[in-house]
Amino acid sequence: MTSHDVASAAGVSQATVARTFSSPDLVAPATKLRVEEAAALRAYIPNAMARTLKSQRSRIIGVVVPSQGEYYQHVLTELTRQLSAAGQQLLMFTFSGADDIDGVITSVLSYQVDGVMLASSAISIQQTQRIVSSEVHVVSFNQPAAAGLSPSVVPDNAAGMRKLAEYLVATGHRSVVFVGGVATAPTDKLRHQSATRTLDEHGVSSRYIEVGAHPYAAGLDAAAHLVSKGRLPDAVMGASDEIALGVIDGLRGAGLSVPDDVSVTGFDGIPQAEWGAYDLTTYSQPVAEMVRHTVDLLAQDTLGSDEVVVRGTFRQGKTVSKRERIADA
Amino acid sequence: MTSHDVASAAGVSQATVARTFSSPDLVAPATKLRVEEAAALRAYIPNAMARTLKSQRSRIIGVVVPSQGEYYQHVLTELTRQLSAAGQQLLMFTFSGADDIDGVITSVLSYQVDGVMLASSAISIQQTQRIVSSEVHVVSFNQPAAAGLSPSVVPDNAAGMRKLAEYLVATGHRSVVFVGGVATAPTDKLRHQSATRTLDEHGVSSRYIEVGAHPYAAGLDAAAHLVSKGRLPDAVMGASDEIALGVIDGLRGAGLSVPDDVSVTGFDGIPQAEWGAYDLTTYSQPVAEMVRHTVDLLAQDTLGSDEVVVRGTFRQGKTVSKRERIADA
DNA sequence: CTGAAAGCGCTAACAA
DNA sequence: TTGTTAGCGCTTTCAG
Repeated sequence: MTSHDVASAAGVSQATVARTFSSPDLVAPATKLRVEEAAALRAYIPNAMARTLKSQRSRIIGVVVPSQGEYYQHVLTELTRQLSAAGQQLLMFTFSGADDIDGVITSVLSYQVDGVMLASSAISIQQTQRIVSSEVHVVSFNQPAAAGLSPSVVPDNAAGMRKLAEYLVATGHRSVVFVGGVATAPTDKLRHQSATRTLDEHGVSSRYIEVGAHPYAAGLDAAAHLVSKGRLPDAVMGASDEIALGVIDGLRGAGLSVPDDVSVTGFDGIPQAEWGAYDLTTYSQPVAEMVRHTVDLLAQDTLGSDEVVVRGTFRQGKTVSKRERIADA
Repeated sequence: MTSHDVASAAGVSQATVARTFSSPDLVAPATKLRVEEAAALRAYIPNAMARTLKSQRSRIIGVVVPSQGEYYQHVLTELTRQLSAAGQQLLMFTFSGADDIDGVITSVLSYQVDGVMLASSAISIQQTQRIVSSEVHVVSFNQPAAAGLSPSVVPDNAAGMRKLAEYLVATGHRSVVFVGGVATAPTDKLRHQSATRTLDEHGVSSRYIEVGAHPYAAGLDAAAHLVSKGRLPDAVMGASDEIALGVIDGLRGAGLSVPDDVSVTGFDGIPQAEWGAYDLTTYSQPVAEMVRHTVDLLAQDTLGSDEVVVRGTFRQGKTVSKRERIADA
């Protein structure tokens, strides 16, 4: 069923049919009605591929995300919602560790996407450059843009971690372990540095440990590691909520109490962090707002390389408790 | 950058460039090499939209899922992985409650998808019929096919729920509340019926309650409802894991112990069910296997309307405990 | 093995 | 306001 078929049925030209669907205002009301009837009767739907080929706009946004982790699933839900409200579709590309990212990028580009949301630090500068060179709009999500090649939308990692660290200091914690995801990831690095610096400033000692790529499992492993070594900190800061939840389950599984024996904080504000079993103290990213900025940026004619930093909110849960000291310093 | 540009650079015809990428075997090795070099130099990537228009195959699978719930996120991750291994892409469409599903279907079809995975019971028979009529392959996932219109891939809901109910009976439970999601959904109905029937057969009383559409919140509400009424059952069966997790958090939040005061079971086997804080007793769907069947069905030339029932596995967690009775009957 | 040519279904000048 | 026309970039006969 093509616009030609509908045209002959309605006794108009193919162009008129096309116009009724793409710019209805240019068609006389009576004609429009006749065309719409003929189209409805035949279940005609304009071919988006042909439209793309001619108009050079696909209304498709490509999304490249790691295949693991709760955080991005949360983001994808919101992104699909907002894109579809803006008449755009989401073409999804995931990859894990060893996957061929160059192949993924080739595939994204072959579909003539109107824009790409990049949500992984595993993508190199060269790879980002490939997309930018092909004149496709790119926005980095939840990570600083590679070498100022593209705009990015990020939470205020440093401010958030500082806030959490200060909270731990204020509640009397004196030794902290920071559990990271992948140290080479800029986001992880930023969060870690901010936490460490803040703790340092207040004379609180901190250590860094890192275990594996799957966040929840990494948290579990980190907890097991801490327990086995015997020297427990009085607080653990997770680089993300999912890591923190793993840490909590690991510690509790070993018979320890969170927060009585060890306090735990997260970062992101995923839905699970609010679940009753955890009620995690964390710093919530305003995902809806971040997605809105992303969608807006992608829709712009010309793209700068600004970094949009979106302020999150401190969430006081029940995974941090006051430490009372007999004598301090 | 088009195949024409590459062609003139390599001194061959446009057709030869096209062949080098779509059917390399038909091109002489030497020519192929020259073309590939010219293409690489110019970062040429074949236009998938043009290919689709001509060949009538987009290599895109449309996926229609509800925007809420952990279960489908889990499925989507697996689906993207398997599709991309098969050289196909996933175009995502979500909707929530009041959204215009007909519009969503129109949109899916406009993109000339090679197939559609339908994963929601909110889609009517007429709507499924629309897709089938347009000769696009449809597979219903995790729900019986609408009126035998399409094949479907489902877990053995009845067998799974029977197993769970029998387990509750065997561990001495005498009063059970089943918490449903949306009673009109075929999947929910099947699960509820199977549970109730099994309990009946063993003389165990059961009630049914249903609260809201968001699964976790529904579970919380159900727990609050039960606690406020004062008459607690000795077990709660959730229609899904996410509902069950909400129930657990609700009960525990009210100061009750799961499983000591009330046992809880789920259904699905989502990752969170295994998290240490819950360790839910449930029936796990073999999602990877179900997705594999779906991808296979979608790839078939002709589609029947078979229902593929995939056997899941009982997962013994720590949310059900033995009930000891002083005297029974 | 390679080239010429037609056309997939649509948009966008341009003419009428 | 509507029709005519020329492609968008590719696949696919059909010749050579």
